[in-house]
Amino acid sequence: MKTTLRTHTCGELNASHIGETVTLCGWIQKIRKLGGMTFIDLRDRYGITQLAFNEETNPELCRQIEPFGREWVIQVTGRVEERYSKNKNIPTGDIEILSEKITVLNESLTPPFTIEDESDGGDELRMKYRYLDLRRNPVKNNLLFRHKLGIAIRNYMNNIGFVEIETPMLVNSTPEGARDFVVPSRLSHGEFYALPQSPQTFKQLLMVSGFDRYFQIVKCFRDEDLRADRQPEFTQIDCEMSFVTQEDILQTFEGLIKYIFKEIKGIDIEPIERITWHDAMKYYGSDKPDARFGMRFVELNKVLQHKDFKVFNEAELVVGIVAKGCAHYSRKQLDELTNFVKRPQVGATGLVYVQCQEDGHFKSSVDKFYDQNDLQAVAKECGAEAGDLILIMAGPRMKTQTQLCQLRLEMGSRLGLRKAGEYKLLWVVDFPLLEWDEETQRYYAMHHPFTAPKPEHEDMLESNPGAVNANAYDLVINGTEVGGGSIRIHDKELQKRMFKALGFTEEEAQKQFGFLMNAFQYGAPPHGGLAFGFDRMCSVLCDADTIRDFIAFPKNNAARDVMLGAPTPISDAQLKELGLK
RNA sequence: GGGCCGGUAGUUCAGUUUGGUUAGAAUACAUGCCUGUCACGCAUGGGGUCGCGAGUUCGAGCCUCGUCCGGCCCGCCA
Repeated sequence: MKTTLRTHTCGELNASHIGETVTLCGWIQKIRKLGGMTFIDLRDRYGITQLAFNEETNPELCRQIEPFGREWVIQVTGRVEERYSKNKNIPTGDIEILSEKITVLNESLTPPFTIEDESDGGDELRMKYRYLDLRRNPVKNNLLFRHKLGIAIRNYMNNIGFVEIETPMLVNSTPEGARDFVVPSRLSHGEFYALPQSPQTFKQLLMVSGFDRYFQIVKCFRDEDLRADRQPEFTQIDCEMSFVTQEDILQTFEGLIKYIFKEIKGIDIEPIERITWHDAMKYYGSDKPDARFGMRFVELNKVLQHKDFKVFNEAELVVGIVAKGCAHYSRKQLDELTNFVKRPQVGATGLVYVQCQEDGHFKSSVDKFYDQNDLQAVAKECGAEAGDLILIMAGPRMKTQTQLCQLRLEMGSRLGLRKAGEYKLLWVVDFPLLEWDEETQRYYAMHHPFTAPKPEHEDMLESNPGAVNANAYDLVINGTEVGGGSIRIHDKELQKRMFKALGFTEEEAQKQFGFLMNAFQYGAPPHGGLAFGFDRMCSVLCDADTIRDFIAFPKNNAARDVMLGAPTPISDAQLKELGLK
């Protein structure tokens, strides 16, 4: 790291350098004045080195550093000395620089928050001064982690023959999927480009072109509301392969994931378990189950729909989970859980519990309707033992599954079952091809309109579209959807039928996706692929809750860049030029 | 579009339940002392439109209404 201005970095000097004269550059982390003795911690990307100043031996230098403050940028030359009192906590703790010459490269205002691992600054302030925040180790290390992960992925993909190809950022808007970010055209007034939600169609065209193994680490844009794990611009590891079946794709990318865990985390992962979408919904109430813990759903319709309890009898689904060892929960704790599911975010009307007491008795919130034998049957069905707590919800199937899923995750968290550092990976397979939307009274593609139906279900595309499964799959890690993909339609006729099932007229389909269907007339190979969320992959591997920590300059909740102040109005002249005024 | 939480010193927060004298703490900053610190220590000091607006009241950081900003979530995200 030697340059004209420095001989070493602030992280590399140790006892072996004692006696050498060195020049360092960096930021002042901290100044400690002890009267005749002054110490400065000098920081750069690589670490911290202590500079020592002695009033007796070098009074002029001590006078020079008098006005120095935090975050000033200085260049220092001096001799590497062994310390009187060593600091075991840092790699450079055995030595210090007995300074001889100091140059101020730049002064600094006092930063609005402390540049330390545990900063005193809140999120908002740190975002506004993100360039200062990035000086802090935790954030800096996240970006270094991201870099390392990116390099590992590129290496692996290159080694197995994948070619990285860039695709355009100015594309056209399509009605399907997420809202588009649009860019007005100056040369064609009244017309707009869209920023890509993903390079989906381009990678399929690249398959037609014969690049049978393509990938790209690429920015994608979606104009939807944000979350801790959703940013309007985010990065995908976008991949596509030709002459493959679903099995080839799952195997290929299981290899990549295995390599990443080994290379980055030093973990040998088990072969990735597969679960059908149907089973994921049935047992976890979610298409992205956190499988670090069991607490699987047990359907209780048969066991509970024979008494006078209307709520259960009229429900499409009665379903429960077992919280191990929670029979002792107090009234207050049970009320808390009830309130949890009644919150508008969950939206349940109530929660039924059965306590399997140590003495073999059962106590429940529905004792009025069910006797000990009934409750014993429930416990047996659920596999609950003495000391366990059974939590039961009822209602419309999908809604109830989703609600119980949230309760399951809540219980998992309360019981410490969602352990950091433990990774449970799942391939969720056999997604439905289409999803019915009540509001618009039509089917939507669950994945996207280019996803191939399972060949054995193709016949039902017209007769029973809702029952058709797709050759589509998601990779789920600890309850986070980290990636997903599908085998694509490569046949023009099948693609036409798909558009028809989605309610497109032939003209609409031709207008929007004609380029793709035209391309399919020139020898499209069978192909498929997937895309991983790069930001999410970083956060999941680091057990972080938010992807923002892994993005150098992220947007806030309202999709604003608080540092830039973006978005901003533009001038009338610009609007005019774009034909918007 | 909706739900919940927050906004008080440069910063992080307490104070709001029960309205009442001069709004506190820590840290940062400044000054002085200190020759082995590394979360240095000690002393002193400056620093506040209590997000903004309206209302209730003799009196509002505290109560009411509105509004803006931030965070988490639901909807949304093929």
